Amino acid sequence: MQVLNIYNSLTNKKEVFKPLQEGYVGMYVCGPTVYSNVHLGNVRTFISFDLIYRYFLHLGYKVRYVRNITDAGHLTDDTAEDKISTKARLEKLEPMEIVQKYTIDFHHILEKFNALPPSIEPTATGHLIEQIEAVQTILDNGLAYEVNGSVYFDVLKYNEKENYGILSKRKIEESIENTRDLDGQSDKKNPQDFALWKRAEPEHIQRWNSPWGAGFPGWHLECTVMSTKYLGEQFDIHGGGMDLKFPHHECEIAQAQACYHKAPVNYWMHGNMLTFNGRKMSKSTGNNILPEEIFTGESKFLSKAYSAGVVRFFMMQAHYRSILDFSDEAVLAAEKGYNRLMEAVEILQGLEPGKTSTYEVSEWKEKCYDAMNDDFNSPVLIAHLFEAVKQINLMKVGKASLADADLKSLKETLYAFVFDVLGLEDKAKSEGDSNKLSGIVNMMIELRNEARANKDWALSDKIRDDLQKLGVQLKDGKEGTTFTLN
RNA sequence: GGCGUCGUGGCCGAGUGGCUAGGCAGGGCUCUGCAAAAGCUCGUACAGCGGUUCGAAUCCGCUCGUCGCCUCCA
Repeated sequence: MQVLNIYNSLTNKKEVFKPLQEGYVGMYVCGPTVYSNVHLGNVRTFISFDLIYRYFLHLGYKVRYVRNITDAGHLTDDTAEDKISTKARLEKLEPMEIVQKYTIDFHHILEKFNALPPSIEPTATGHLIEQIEAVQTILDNGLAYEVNGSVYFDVLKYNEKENYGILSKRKIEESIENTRDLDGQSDKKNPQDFALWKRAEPEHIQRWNSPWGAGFPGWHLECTVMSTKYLGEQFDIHGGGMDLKFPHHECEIAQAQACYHKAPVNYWMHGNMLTFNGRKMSKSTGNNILPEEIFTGESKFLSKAYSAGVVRFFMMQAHYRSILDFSDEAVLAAEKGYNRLMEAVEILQGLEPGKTSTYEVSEWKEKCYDAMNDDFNSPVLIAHLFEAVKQINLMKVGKASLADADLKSLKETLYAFVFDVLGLEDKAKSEGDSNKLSGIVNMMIELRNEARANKDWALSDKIRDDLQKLGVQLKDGKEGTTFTLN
């Protein structure tokens, strides 16, 4: 078995993956704040970590995958109301109605993208007691202070003994110099301090009682508390989007160190951003697209609808640590490749073994694993899968063959990577009335063959072209005519 | 302004000190009644300028540009 290498954001290097406990992986990924529909950028991060989760499972690890739901609103600055409250006010709903609505949307969309659910999906509001305890612990350890019912983490004091900036590679002195002017109303001793607990103003709906009065938890705290609760004070992998590296993950490290006096995470992993038509996706500028709009094709940015599988494949064609740009043109190209891959998978099912093998399957298989073992390099894996596609097509036309054992190995490996690891769905499976449809199309193929036998080209071409318009493509081969659905 | 990232052929996107992925699009050929599909085949790219080296797209420096973070964000 080859060695799995993971790029660790903490060291900025690829490192051999060694789990704390042989055979087990503890992985925490920062989930969404459920205050509106998930956008495609969010989805990319979760699909990236779904690939990682799936590969661990494929390798036989027992994985505990924890991904939180942030359902407590967090302030965007010192004065404004939080996102969930804002949304609640706008939609005239209870905050928890907002939370429920968009949690359901989140699950629904991820299911469409064939992302496996995490093992545990804890919510921030479900762990208030633990968060209050953590605040108290940090206070007791002298690394936080209370002001007017709020509790702040004392970053400068923490930095005397620990390294605030260990993950983001920021120097605290520089951040002090470069801090923008705040409104002066802040209770913080220093601008880089962050809230562990915030006093709730009277109009703030989401509020809980605490030793410091009614309030709500700071944003960074929930992840520290929930990851510790379900994975322990030290665990293997913590993931999230690149934009969470600072301050969120930096603060998580500081909080965990302040509570338990040890580094919480062995491997930090950060997925890169998805841009849209060359720019950052942003709800505020309108440069964004909702998954639902992709499935229906109802968007001024798209020429047609795309299936979730195609979009997933498109994302897998880029490495998770690279910025990926989503555009109609790029996805259109991916769709064609996706179809070719899936068609080959189907063809492979009906292939018979030959006497000898003209292709080195074991070598190919090893290359596939090498790719994934190199920091989950799905684009290179896919390149190798297309090598198999080529061989499959050659076998189909009788220009290549595989002996029984090799054919079996090719099937096993290809199915494992396509379905289990990449999580691409079997198209035939998702087509509902496929039996009826194929019966009808096969009847049309017979009629066309009769017309062709009679050299009635006008009729045979009409059948072919009309079917094409309906998205049914006929393929004439040596063994007869087959069809695919576009 | 600070920190970081990246700059690859028409497009998307890997990779890496010498053997130069892959997908899409395009040209040619085979197959075909014509097509499509499939197969074969052709495009020799790594921002610019210096340097290190027998040899760099790959390492170093500078310049230009991109994007991101520095404030809620996957």
